[in-house]
Amino acid sequence: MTQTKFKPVEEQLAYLKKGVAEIIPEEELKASLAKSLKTGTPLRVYLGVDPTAPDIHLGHTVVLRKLKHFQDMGHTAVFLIGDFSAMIGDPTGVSETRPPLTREQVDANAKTYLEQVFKILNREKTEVRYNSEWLSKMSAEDVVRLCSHYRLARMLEREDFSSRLDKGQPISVHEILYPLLTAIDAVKLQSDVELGATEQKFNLLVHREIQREYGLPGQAILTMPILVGLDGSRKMSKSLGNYVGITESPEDMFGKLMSIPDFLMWSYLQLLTDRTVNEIENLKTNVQAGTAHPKQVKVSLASEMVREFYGEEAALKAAAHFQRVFSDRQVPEDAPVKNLQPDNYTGSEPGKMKLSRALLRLDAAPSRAEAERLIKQGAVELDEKVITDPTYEIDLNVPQKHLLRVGKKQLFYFIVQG
RNA sequence: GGACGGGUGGGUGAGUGGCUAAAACCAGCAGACUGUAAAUCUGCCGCUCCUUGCGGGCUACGAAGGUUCGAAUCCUUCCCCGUCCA
Repeated sequence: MTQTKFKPVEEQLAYLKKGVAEIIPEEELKASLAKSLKTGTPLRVYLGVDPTAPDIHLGHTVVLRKLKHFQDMGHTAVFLIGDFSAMIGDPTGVSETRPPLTREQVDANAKTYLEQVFKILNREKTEVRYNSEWLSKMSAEDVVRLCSHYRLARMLEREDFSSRLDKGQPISVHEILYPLLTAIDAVKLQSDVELGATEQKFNLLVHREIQREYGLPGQAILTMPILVGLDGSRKMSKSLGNYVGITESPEDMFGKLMSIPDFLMWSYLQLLTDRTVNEIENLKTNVQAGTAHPKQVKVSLASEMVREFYGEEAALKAAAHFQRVFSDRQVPEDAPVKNLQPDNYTGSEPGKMKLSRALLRLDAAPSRAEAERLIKQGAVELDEKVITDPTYEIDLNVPQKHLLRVGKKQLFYFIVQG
Protein backbone atom coordinates (compact mmCIF):
# COMPACT_ATOMS: atom_id res chain seq x y z
CA MET A 1 0.00 0.00 0.00
CA THR A 2 2.45 2.56 1.19
CA GLN A 3 4.81 1.70 -1.62
CA THR A 4 2.68 3.65 -4.04
CA LYS A 5 3.21 6.83 -2.09
CA PHE A 6 6.47 7.81 -3.74
CA LYS A 7 7.69 8.09 -7.26
CA PRO A 8 10.62 6.01 -8.48
CA VAL A 9 13.99 7.11 -7.12
CA GLU A 10 15.41 8.23 -10.45
CA GLU A 11 12.38 10.35 -11.15
CA GLN A 12 12.51 11.96 -7.74
CA LEU A 13 16.22 12.59 -8.05
CA ALA A 14 15.87 14.22 -11.44
CA TYR A 15 13.21 16.54 -10.07
CA LEU A 16 15.16 17.37 -6.97
CA LYS A 17 18.43 18.02 -8.75
CA LYS A 18 17.29 20.99 -10.82
CA GLY A 19 19.36 24.05 -10.04
CA VAL A 20 21.26 22.30 -7.27
CA ALA A 21 24.86 23.30 -6.65
CA GLU A 22 26.06 20.23 -4.83
CA ILE A 23 24.79 17.05 -3.20
CA ILE A 24 27.00 15.57 -0.53
CA PRO A 25 27.12 12.67 -1.03
CA GLU A 26 24.75 12.02 -3.87
CA GLU A 27 24.91 8.28 -3.34
CA GLU A 28 23.60 8.63 0.18
CA LEU A 29 20.70 10.76 -0.90
CA LYS A 30 19.88 8.18 -3.50
CA ALA A 31 20.07 5.42 -0.92
CA SER A 32 17.85 7.38 1.45
CA LEU A 33 15.29 7.88 -1.28
CA ALA A 34 15.36 4.21 -2.08
CA LYS A 35 14.90 3.28 1.54
CA SER A 36 12.05 5.70 1.93
CA LEU A 37 10.38 4.30 -1.13
CA LYS A 38 10.77 0.79 0.18
CA THR A 39 9.53 1.49 3.70
CA GLY A 40 6.99 4.10 2.71
CA THR A 41 8.53 6.56 5.15
CA PRO A 42 9.02 10.12 4.03
CA LEU A 43 12.45 11.66 4.43
CA ARG A 44 12.88 14.40 6.99
CA VAL A 45 14.25 17.36 5.11
CA TYR A 46 15.02 20.57 6.87
CA LEU A 47 16.01 24.10 6.22
CA GLY A 48 17.20 26.28 9.04
CA VAL A 49 16.84 30.02 8.79
CA ASP A 50 17.92 32.70 11.21
CA PRO A 51 15.34 35.43 11.40
CA THR A 52 17.92 38.19 11.20
CA ALA A 53 15.91 40.48 8.94
CA PRO A 54 12.18 41.01 8.81
CA ASP A 55 11.71 40.43 5.12
CA ILE A 56 12.25 37.62 2.72
CA HIS A 57 13.56 38.39 -0.73
CA LEU A 58 13.90 36.31 -3.87
CA GLY A 59 17.35 35.16 -2.76
CA HIS A 60 15.81 33.37 0.18
CA THR A 61 13.23 31.71 -1.99
CA VAL A 62 15.78 29.69 -3.95
CA VAL A 63 16.34 27.28 -1.13
CA LEU A 64 12.71 27.48 0.01
CA ARG A 65 11.63 26.37 -3.43
CA LYS A 66 13.96 23.42 -3.13
CA LEU A 67 12.35 22.47 0.15
CA LYS A 68 9.02 22.75 -1.62
CA HIS A 69 10.30 20.32 -4.23
CA PHE A 70 10.86 17.74 -1.52
CA GLN A 71 7.39 18.47 -0.27
CA ASP A 72 6.08 17.89 -3.78
CA MET A 73 7.73 14.49 -3.75
CA GLY A 74 5.92 13.57 -0.56
CA HIS A 75 8.67 14.10 1.97
CA THR A 76 8.44 15.90 5.26
CA ALA A 77 9.58 19.49 5.09
CA VAL A 78 10.80 20.92 8.35
CA PHE A 79 11.19 24.65 8.48
CA LEU A 80 13.43 25.49 11.36
CA ILE A 81 13.48 28.98 12.72
CA GLY A 82 16.79 29.70 14.34
CA ASP A 83 15.37 31.99 16.95
CA PHE A 84 18.10 31.01 19.36
CA SER A 85 21.00 30.85 16.94
CA ALA A 86 20.02 34.22 15.47
CA MET A 87 21.11 35.73 18.71
CA ILE A 88 24.59 34.37 18.13
CA GLY A 89 24.78 35.34 14.51
CA ASP A 90 25.97 33.16 11.68
CA PRO A 91 29.58 34.04 10.84
CA THR A 92 29.10 32.85 7.27
CA GLY A 93 30.13 35.35 4.69
CA VAL A 94 30.64 37.96 7.31
CA SER A 95 33.89 39.85 7.43
CA GLU A 96 33.35 41.13 10.89
CA THR A 97 31.51 40.21 14.04
CA ARG A 98 27.84 41.03 13.92
CA PRO A 99 26.08 42.62 16.81
CA PRO A 100 23.82 39.99 18.36
CA LEU A 101 20.11 40.51 17.90
CA THR A 102 17.80 41.05 20.80
CA ARG A 103 15.09 38.60 21.69
CA GLU A 104 12.43 41.11 20.63
CA GLN A 105 13.89 41.63 17.17
CA VAL A 106 14.19 37.92 16.65
CA ASP A 107 10.61 37.25 17.68
CA ALA A 108 9.21 39.97 15.49
CA ASN A 109 11.25 38.80 12.52
CA ALA A 110 10.30 35.18 13.03
CA LYS A 111 6.64 36.07 12.89
CA THR A 112 6.77 37.93 9.59
CA TYR A 113 9.12 35.30 8.20
CA LEU A 114 6.61 32.55 8.65
CA GLU A 115 3.84 34.46 6.95
CA GLN A 116 6.05 34.98 3.95
CA VAL A 117 7.44 31.46 3.88
CA PHE A 118 4.01 30.03 3.25
CA LYS A 119 3.74 31.89 0.01
CA ILE A 120 6.09 29.15 -1.16
CA LEU A 121 5.69 26.18 1.13
CA ASN A 122 2.52 24.24 1.68
CA ARG A 123 1.40 25.36 5.10
CA GLU A 124 -0.45 22.17 6.00
CA LYS A 125 2.45 19.93 5.14
CA THR A 126 5.18 21.89 6.83
CA GLU A 127 6.58 21.14 10.25
CA VAL A 128 7.69 24.38 11.85
CA ARG A 129 10.18 24.25 14.69
CA TYR A 130 12.16 26.77 16.70
CA ASN A 131 15.63 25.90 17.87
CA SER A 132 15.21 27.71 21.17
CA GLU A 133 13.08 24.68 22.00
CA TRP A 134 16.22 22.73 22.76
CA LEU A 135 19.10 25.17 22.59
CA SER A 136 17.85 27.41 25.36
CA LYS A 137 17.66 24.39 27.63
CA MET A 138 21.24 23.29 27.18
CA SER A 139 23.41 23.45 30.27
CA ALA A 140 27.01 24.53 30.33
CA GLU A 141 27.83 20.87 30.66
CA ASP A 142 25.93 20.06 27.48
CA VAL A 143 27.81 22.77 25.66
CA VAL A 144 31.18 21.54 26.87
CA ARG A 145 30.30 17.99 25.80
CA LEU A 146 29.27 19.25 22.41
CA CYS A 147 32.45 21.24 21.96
CA SER A 148 34.57 18.22 22.78
CA HIS A 149 33.38 16.64 19.56
CA TYR A 150 35.05 19.12 17.29
CA ARG A 151 38.61 20.35 16.78
CA LEU A 152 39.65 23.95 16.71
CA ALA A 153 41.91 23.48 13.71
CA ARG A 154 38.98 22.15 11.71
CA MET A 155 36.90 25.07 12.76
CA LEU A 156 39.53 27.57 11.73
CA GLU A 157 39.84 25.97 8.31
CA ARG A 158 36.72 27.63 7.13
CA GLU A 159 37.16 30.52 4.77
CA ASP A 160 35.34 33.10 6.87
CA PHE A 161 37.62 32.53 9.81
CA SER A 162 40.92 31.91 8.08
CA SER A 163 40.68 35.01 5.96
CA ARG A 164 39.77 37.13 8.92
CA LEU A 165 42.66 35.61 10.81
CA ASP A 166 45.00 36.45 7.94
CA LYS A 167 43.81 40.00 7.75
CA GLY A 168 44.17 40.46 11.48
CA GLN A 169 40.47 40.99 11.96
CA PRO A 170 38.69 40.03 15.16
CA ILE A 171 36.88 36.76 15.67
CA SER A 172 34.77 36.40 18.75
CA VAL A 173 34.69 33.09 20.55
CA HIS A 174 30.93 32.74 20.34
CA GLU A 175 31.12 32.75 16.57
CA ILE A 176 32.81 29.38 16.46
CA LEU A 177 29.97 28.03 18.54
CA TYR A 178 27.47 28.74 15.80
CA PRO A 179 27.92 25.64 13.64
CA LEU A 180 28.17 23.44 16.71
CA LEU A 181 24.98 24.66 18.32
CA THR A 182 23.04 24.51 15.09
CA ALA A 183 24.29 20.97 14.71
CA ILE A 184 22.13 20.14 17.69
CA ASP A 185 19.18 21.13 15.52
CA ALA A 186 20.10 18.40 13.08
CA VAL A 187 20.50 15.95 15.94
CA LYS A 188 17.15 16.80 17.50
CA LEU A 189 15.31 16.83 14.20
CA GLN A 190 16.91 13.55 13.15
CA SER A 191 17.09 14.91 9.67
CA ASP A 192 17.84 12.83 6.61
CA VAL A 193 18.62 15.80 4.42
CA GLU A 194 19.53 19.39 5.14
CA LEU A 195 19.25 22.17 2.61
CA GLY A 196 21.19 25.37 2.48
CA ALA A 197 22.88 27.87 0.25
CA THR A 198 26.39 27.05 -0.94
CA GLU A 199 27.81 29.45 1.60
CA GLN A 200 26.29 27.25 4.29
CA LYS A 201 28.29 24.25 3.19
CA PHE A 202 30.69 24.40 6.09
CA ASN A 203 27.92 24.63 8.66
CA LEU A 204 26.00 21.80 7.05
CA LEU A 205 29.03 19.57 7.01
CA VAL A 206 29.64 20.20 10.70
CA HIS A 207 26.01 19.30 11.35
CA ARG A 208 26.48 16.03 9.52
CA GLU A 209 29.59 15.17 11.47
CA ILE A 210 28.08 16.02 14.82
CA GLN A 211 25.02 13.92 14.03
CA ARG A 212 27.34 10.96 13.63
CA GLU A 213 29.11 11.79 16.87
CA TYR A 214 25.72 11.57 18.49
CA GLY A 215 25.07 8.17 16.98
CA LEU A 216 22.87 9.16 14.05
CA PRO A 217 23.41 8.13 10.41
CA GLY A 218 24.43 11.58 9.25
CA GLN A 219 22.28 13.59 6.90
CA ALA A 220 22.82 14.17 3.22
CA ILE A 221 23.50 17.74 2.26
CA LEU A 222 22.06 19.62 -0.63
CA THR A 223 23.27 23.10 -1.43
CA MET A 224 21.76 25.69 -3.71
CA PRO A 225 23.62 28.46 -5.54
CA ILE A 226 23.53 31.97 -4.17
CA LEU A 227 21.18 34.18 -6.12
CA VAL A 228 23.00 37.14 -7.60
CA GLY A 229 21.37 40.48 -6.87
CA LEU A 230 19.91 43.00 -9.26
CA ASP A 231 23.30 44.59 -9.82
CA GLY A 232 24.47 41.41 -11.47
CA SER A 233 27.56 41.02 -9.35
CA ARG A 234 26.99 40.63 -5.67
CA LYS A 235 24.71 38.28 -3.80
CA MET A 236 21.19 39.45 -3.32
CA SER A 237 20.87 41.07 0.05
CA LYS A 238 18.84 43.70 1.67
CA SER A 239 21.80 45.63 2.97
CA LEU A 240 23.23 45.95 -0.53
CA GLY A 241 19.89 47.17 -1.77
CA ASN A 242 20.00 44.84 -4.77
CA TYR A 243 17.02 42.74 -3.84
CA VAL A 244 13.39 42.08 -4.67
CA GLY A 245 11.29 41.53 -1.57
CA ILE A 246 8.48 39.05 -1.96
CA THR A 247 6.03 41.45 -0.35
CA GLU A 248 6.82 44.24 -2.78
CA SER A 249 4.06 45.50 -5.01
CA PRO A 250 3.53 43.75 -8.36
CA GLU A 251 4.66 46.89 -10.19
CA ASP A 252 7.88 47.23 -8.22
CA MET A 253 8.62 43.55 -8.50
CA PHE A 254 8.11 43.64 -12.23
CA GLY A 255 10.15 46.79 -12.70
CA LYS A 256 13.05 45.55 -10.63
CA LEU A 257 13.21 42.30 -12.53
CA MET A 258 13.21 44.19 -15.82
CA SER A 259 16.25 46.14 -14.68
CA ILE A 260 18.52 43.15 -14.19
CA PRO A 261 21.37 42.67 -16.63
CA ASP A 262 20.46 40.26 -19.44
CA PHE A 263 22.96 37.61 -18.52
CA LEU A 264 21.39 37.33 -15.11
CA MET A 265 17.96 36.25 -16.31
CA TRP A 266 19.15 32.76 -17.11
CA SER A 267 20.07 31.97 -13.56
CA TYR A 268 16.87 33.61 -12.36
CA LEU A 269 14.86 31.35 -14.64
CA GLN A 270 16.81 28.40 -13.37
CA LEU A 271 16.53 29.16 -9.68
CA LEU A 272 13.25 30.99 -9.34
CA THR A 273 10.86 29.40 -11.80
CA ASP A 274 9.54 25.97 -12.61
CA ARG A 275 10.84 26.08 -16.18
CA THR A 276 12.70 22.94 -16.99
CA VAL A 277 16.36 22.97 -17.81
CA ASN A 278 15.48 22.17 -21.42
CA GLU A 279 13.05 25.03 -21.79
CA ILE A 280 15.64 27.44 -20.49
CA GLU A 281 18.30 26.13 -22.82
CA ASN A 282 15.99 26.50 -25.78
CA LEU A 283 15.19 30.07 -24.88
CA LYS A 284 18.85 30.83 -24.58
CA THR A 285 19.59 29.35 -27.96
CA ASN A 286 16.81 31.39 -29.52
CA VAL A 287 18.08 34.59 -28.02
CA GLN A 288 21.59 33.89 -29.19
CA ALA A 289 20.30 33.11 -32.66
CA GLY A 290 18.35 36.35 -32.64
CA THR A 291 14.99 34.65 -33.00
CA ALA A 292 13.89 35.79 -29.57
CA HIS A 293 14.38 39.22 -28.06
CA PRO A 294 16.05 39.24 -24.65
CA LYS A 295 13.59 41.81 -23.45
CA GLN A 296 10.71 39.45 -24.16
CA VAL A 297 12.37 36.71 -22.16
CA LYS A 298 12.80 39.15 -19.31
CA VAL A 299 9.17 40.18 -19.55
CA SER A 300 8.12 36.58 -19.24
CA LEU A 301 10.39 36.11 -16.27
CA ALA A 302 9.03 39.19 -14.53
CA SER A 303 5.46 38.16 -15.31
CA GLU A 304 6.03 34.71 -13.99
CA MET A 305 7.40 35.98 -10.71
CA VAL A 306 4.53 38.37 -10.16
CA ARG A 307 2.10 35.61 -11.06
CA GLU A 308 3.61 33.33 -8.46
CA PHE A 309 3.08 35.81 -5.67
CA TYR A 310 0.02 37.75 -6.82
CA GLY A 311 -1.74 35.74 -9.51
CA GLU A 312 -2.37 36.06 -13.20
CA GLU A 313 -4.33 39.28 -13.16
CA ALA A 314 -1.74 41.19 -11.18
CA ALA A 315 0.95 39.93 -13.54
CA LEU A 316 -0.89 41.27 -16.56
CA LYS A 317 -1.50 44.58 -14.87
CA ALA A 318 2.10 44.93 -13.83
CA ALA A 319 3.26 44.22 -17.37
CA ALA A 320 0.85 46.77 -18.78
CA HIS A 321 1.90 49.30 -16.20
CA PHE A 322 5.53 48.79 -17.11
CA GLN A 323 4.83 49.20 -20.79
CA ARG A 324 2.87 52.35 -20.23
CA VAL A 325 5.18 54.07 -17.77
CA PHE A 326 8.61 53.09 -18.93
CA SER A 327 8.36 52.10 -22.55
CA ASP A 328 5.79 54.67 -23.62
CA ARG A 329 6.68 57.17 -20.92
CA GLN A 330 3.01 57.74 -20.18
CA VAL A 331 1.50 58.62 -16.88
CA PRO A 332 0.06 55.56 -15.17
CA GLU A 333 -3.65 55.52 -14.48
CA ASP A 334 -3.12 54.86 -10.85
CA ALA A 335 -0.23 57.20 -10.16
CA PRO A 336 -0.04 57.92 -6.47
CA VAL A 337 -1.26 61.24 -5.22
CA LYS A 338 0.51 62.99 -2.37
CA ASN A 339 -0.32 66.10 -0.45
CA LEU A 340 1.93 69.11 -0.18
CA GLN A 341 1.34 71.40 2.73
CA PRO A 342 2.88 74.81 3.30
CA ASP A 343 5.48 75.06 6.01
CA ASN A 344 7.08 77.83 7.97
CA TYR A 345 9.84 78.51 5.51
CA THR A 346 9.05 81.29 3.14
CA GLY A 347 9.96 81.56 -0.47
CA SER A 348 10.76 84.81 -2.17
CA GLU A 349 7.25 85.95 -1.32
CA PRO A 350 4.47 84.58 0.87
CA GLY A 351 2.86 81.40 -0.34
CA LYS A 352 5.75 80.27 -2.48
CA MET A 353 7.86 77.20 -1.84
CA LYS A 354 11.18 76.20 -3.35
CA LEU A 355 10.85 73.19 -5.60
CA SER A 356 13.79 71.62 -3.81
CA ARG A 357 11.97 71.88 -0.51
CA ALA A 358 8.86 70.46 -2.06
CA LEU A 359 10.82 67.43 -3.24
CA LEU A 360 12.03 66.85 0.28
CA ARG A 361 8.58 67.25 1.79
CA LEU A 362 7.12 64.88 -0.77
CA ASP A 363 9.74 62.25 0.06
CA ALA A 364 11.06 62.44 -3.47
CA ALA A 365 14.56 63.24 -2.23
CA PRO A 366 16.36 62.36 0.99
CA SER A 367 17.73 65.87 1.61
CA ARG A 368 17.52 69.33 0.18
CA ALA A 369 21.07 69.11 -1.04
CA GLU A 370 20.14 65.99 -2.97
CA ALA A 371 16.96 67.61 -4.24
CA GLU A 372 18.93 70.53 -5.62
CA ARG A 373 21.34 68.18 -7.29
CA LEU A 374 18.51 66.35 -8.98
CA ILE A 375 17.06 69.61 -10.22
CA LYS A 376 20.36 70.90 -11.54
CA GLN A 377 20.91 67.61 -13.34
CA GLY A 378 17.61 67.79 -15.15
CA ALA A 379 16.05 64.85 -13.35
CA VAL A 380 12.96 66.73 -12.23
CA GLU A 381 9.93 67.27 -14.38
CA LEU A 382 6.99 69.34 -13.16
CA ASP A 383 3.80 69.11 -15.17
CA GLU A 384 5.67 67.61 -18.12
CA LYS A 385 8.31 70.34 -18.12
CA VAL A 386 11.89 69.80 -17.04
CA ILE A 387 12.89 72.25 -14.34
CA THR A 388 16.61 72.91 -14.03
CA ASP A 389 16.48 76.15 -12.09
CA PRO A 390 17.30 75.38 -8.45
CA THR A 391 15.52 78.55 -7.36
CA TYR A 392 12.26 77.55 -9.00
CA GLU A 393 9.30 78.04 -6.72
CA ILE A 394 5.85 76.55 -6.55
CA ASP A 395 2.89 78.77 -5.87
CA LEU A 396 1.02 77.45 -2.89
CA ASN A 397 -1.66 80.10 -2.96
CA VAL A 398 -3.63 78.27 -5.59
CA PRO A 399 -4.77 74.80 -4.61
CA GLN A 400 -3.75 72.79 -7.62
CA LYS A 401 -2.81 69.31 -8.77
CA HIS A 402 0.65 68.90 -10.22
CA LEU A 403 2.42 66.00 -11.89
CA LEU A 404 5.96 65.37 -10.72
CA ARG A 405 8.56 63.10 -12.20
CA VAL A 406 11.83 62.60 -10.34
CA GLY A 407 14.47 60.49 -11.99
CA LYS A 408 13.40 57.36 -13.78
CA LYS A 409 11.53 55.73 -10.99
CA GLN A 410 9.38 58.32 -9.29
CA LEU A 411 6.24 59.62 -10.87
CA PHE A 412 3.28 60.94 -8.93
CA TYR A 413 0.77 63.70 -8.52
CA PHE A 414 0.74 66.08 -5.64
CA ILE A 415 -1.96 68.39 -4.51
CA VAL A 416 -1.20 71.77 -3.05
CA GLN A 417 -3.17 72.23 0.14
CA GLY A 418 -4.44 75.76 0.34
C1' G B 1 50.09 42.13 32.62
C1' G B 2 54.24 43.87 28.94
C1' A B 3 56.23 45.42 23.92
C1' C B 4 54.84 47.01 19.19
C1' G B 5 51.33 48.35 15.24
C1' G B 6 46.54 50.31 14.01
C1' G B 7 41.33 53.04 14.25
C1' U B 8 39.85 58.43 8.01
C1' G B 9 33.53 59.56 4.31
C1' G B 10 28.73 53.42 2.27
C1' G B 11 33.54 50.21 1.08
C1' U B 12 38.94 49.88 -0.12
C1' G B 13 42.45 53.42 1.02
C1' A B 14 45.74 58.29 0.50
C1' G B 15 46.78 62.22 3.51
C1' U B 16 51.38 63.81 9.02
C1' G B 17 50.00 71.61 10.98
C1' G B 18 47.08 75.79 6.63
C1' C B 19 45.86 75.37 -0.55
C1' U B 20 41.30 69.27 2.90
C1' A B 21 34.12 68.48 2.90
C1' A B 22 39.25 65.50 2.90
C1' A B 23 43.29 62.23 -3.30
C1' A B 24 42.29 57.80 -5.99
C1' C B 25 39.33 53.68 -6.84
C1' C B 26 34.64 50.94 -6.00
C1' A B 27 29.63 51.34 -4.93
C1' G B 28 25.56 54.85 -5.48
C1' C B 29 22.61 58.88 -8.01
C1' A B 30 21.36 61.78 -12.45
C1' G B 31 21.61 62.93 -17.76
C1' A B 32 22.69 61.08 -22.95
C1' C B 33 22.34 56.45 -25.79
C1' U B 34 18.95 52.03 -25.24
C1' G B 35 15.20 47.33 -24.30
C1' U B 36 14.32 51.09 -16.91
C1' A B 37 19.78 45.42 -20.16
C1' A B 38 25.02 45.59 -20.84
C1' A B 39 28.92 48.67 -22.52
C1' U B 40 30.14 53.77 -23.20
C1' C B 41 30.21 59.14 -22.46
C1' U B 42 29.04 63.36 -19.11
C1' G B 43 27.93 65.36 -14.40
C1' C B 44 27.00 64.69 -9.24
C1' C B 45 28.05 62.27 -4.75
C1' G B 46 27.94 65.49 4.26
C1' C B 47 23.85 68.67 6.06
C1' U B 48 21.57 73.31 5.98
C1' C B 49 20.07 78.65 4.70
C1' C B 50 19.38 82.05 1.11
C1' U B 51 20.11 86.88 -2.86
C1' U B 52 21.98 79.50 -6.32
C1' G B 53 27.26 82.26 -5.57
C1' C B 54 33.86 78.92 -7.43
C1' G B 55 27.93 82.38 -1.38
C1' G B 56 26.95 81.98 4.22
C1' G B 57 26.57 78.61 8.35
C1' C B 58 27.05 73.82 10.64
C1' U B 59 28.89 68.86 11.20
C1' A B 60 32.94 65.14 9.92
C1' C B 61 38.82 61.73 10.09
C1' G B 62 37.58 56.12 17.44
C1' A B 63 36.15 59.51 22.28
C1' A B 64 37.24 63.54 25.50
C1' G B 65 40.44 67.36 26.67
C1' G B 66 44.82 70.50 25.35
C1' U B 67 48.77 73.25 22.25
C1' U B 68 48.23 76.76 18.00
C1' C B 69 46.10 82.51 14.54
C1' G B 70 44.93 77.54 12.39
C1' A B 71 44.70 70.21 13.72
C1' A B 72 42.48 64.36 10.40
C1' U B 73 47.61 65.78 11.11
C1' C B 74 51.22 67.78 17.50
C1' C B 75 50.42 66.58 23.11
C1' U B 76 47.50 64.05 27.24
C1' U B 77 43.97 60.64 28.93
C1' C B 78 40.47 57.06 27.67
C1' C B 79 37.96 53.30 24.40
C1' C B 80 38.43 49.61 20.59
C1' C B 81 41.29 46.09 17.26
C1' G B 82 45.50 43.15 15.90
C1' U B 83 50.57 40.92 16.39
C1' C B 84 54.29 39.06 19.58
C1' C B 85 55.67 37.83 24.74
C1' A B 86 53.58 35.93 29.57
